[in-house]
Amino acid sequence: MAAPSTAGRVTRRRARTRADLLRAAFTVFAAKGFGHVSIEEVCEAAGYSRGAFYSNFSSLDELFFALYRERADLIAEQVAGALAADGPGLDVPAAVDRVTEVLLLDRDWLLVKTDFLVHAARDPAVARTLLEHRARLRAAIAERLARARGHTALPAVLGDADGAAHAVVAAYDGVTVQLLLDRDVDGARAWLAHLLTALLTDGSGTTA
Amino acid sequence: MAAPSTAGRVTRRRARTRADLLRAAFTVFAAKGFGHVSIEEVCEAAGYSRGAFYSNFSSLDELFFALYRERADLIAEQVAGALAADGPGLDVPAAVDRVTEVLLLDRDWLLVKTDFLVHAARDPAVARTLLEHRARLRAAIAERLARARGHTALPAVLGDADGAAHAVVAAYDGVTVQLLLDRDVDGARAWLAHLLTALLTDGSGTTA
DNA sequence: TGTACATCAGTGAACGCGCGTTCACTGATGTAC
DNA sequence: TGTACATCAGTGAACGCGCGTTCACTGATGTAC
Repeated sequence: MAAPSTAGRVTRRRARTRADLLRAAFTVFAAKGFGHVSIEEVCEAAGYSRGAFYSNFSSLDELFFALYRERADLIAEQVAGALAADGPGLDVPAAVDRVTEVLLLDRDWLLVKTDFLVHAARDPAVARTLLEHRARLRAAIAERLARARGHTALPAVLGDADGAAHAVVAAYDGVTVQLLLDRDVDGARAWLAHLLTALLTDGSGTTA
Repeated sequence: MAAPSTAGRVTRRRARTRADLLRAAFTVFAAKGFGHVSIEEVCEAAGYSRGAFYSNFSSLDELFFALYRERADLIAEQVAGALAADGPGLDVPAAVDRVTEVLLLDRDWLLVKTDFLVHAARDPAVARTLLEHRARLRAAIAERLARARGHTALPAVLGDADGAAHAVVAAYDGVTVQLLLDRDVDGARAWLAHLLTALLTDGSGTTA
């Protein structure tokens, strides 16, 4: 399908090295924070020389970006899966539990994600891609909520399904902060589930 | 009141230098992020030599901590002021507007605060002081809500005033993340005010 | 399937810079009289 | 209030290290026959 000789020349060894570096970088970033990690540390953790790093990435920033993208895509898929599990009618508590499970699974990921937020907050171009990720996530949630309309009532205060999706993401971010500080994963999960359920199933009963 | 000769020897020039360094550090941290700032940069921004830095702080971490503490106390006071402004009965929308105003006043502060969060997330001792700050803030909110009980109804889903205070802080943190990315201060304020009002004035009308 | 060859991927030594840290010195500040 | 003195606060040069970055080299990988 692709050009035979010079084009797809890369592969195998290279792909493996790249994956090794990304994996090691994730661990190191989670442990020390992006700002306090040197290229040398990542290489050492991955078991490669610094030359290998430069052969695969042009800067720590680039690696960090690639790392974030990879993991964020993974999470997005898992969330989509958790949302899709029900039939047409949305079982809010069950869906909330499943989503909560995925979102607060791995504290290391929250650490790296927050590092990335801090990074994006100072670089509009990076912020844009992060905002797009979030928009996709919100869209998936809003779409799911809209599909369940008629079966389940949304509280009027949040406006439409899109407003509700916004609120869900805000709740997630808020609980993330608390979890990063108190390290109480179970508490955070319970609290997030409670918040989300409250946001999405409130008693006042207006539909949209 | 204090020991006359050797004890309070410091003062004047020293206090001024320290304040200058803290002020300059705030600007530099906000602009580049804690992880990407050198002692030298802070000194240059403040107009001092590096020796002056070491005369006042033993590390960048220490300065960062002092800086955070100072500003966080300031904000806490302002929030307390915004909460105290009403009479005994709480005018929720008005109080929400005032608090929102204070909390989302300064994007630079949000940047530094988030840097500090990332820092605290990896150091339990730092996390503890940040958690205490948050607990004080929540306590002030909860106390205010409790005081207004009977005048204003809280939605039952959040539990007691303490639960409501938790939710308020989570909403704040969530909106902060969005603001850091999209830089839409007015939008963030409106959205936070909306969320808080929704959280605190919901129609179901149970008292606690 | 095996062999020769070309290119690629990673090595590791070398270079140099930025910056953390120290320290002898000097001008500033406060105190005693 | 002025002067002498002691101590303190900040200076800036010097040192050295960690690490980013480069590059000539070598072993690995894939291709052609």
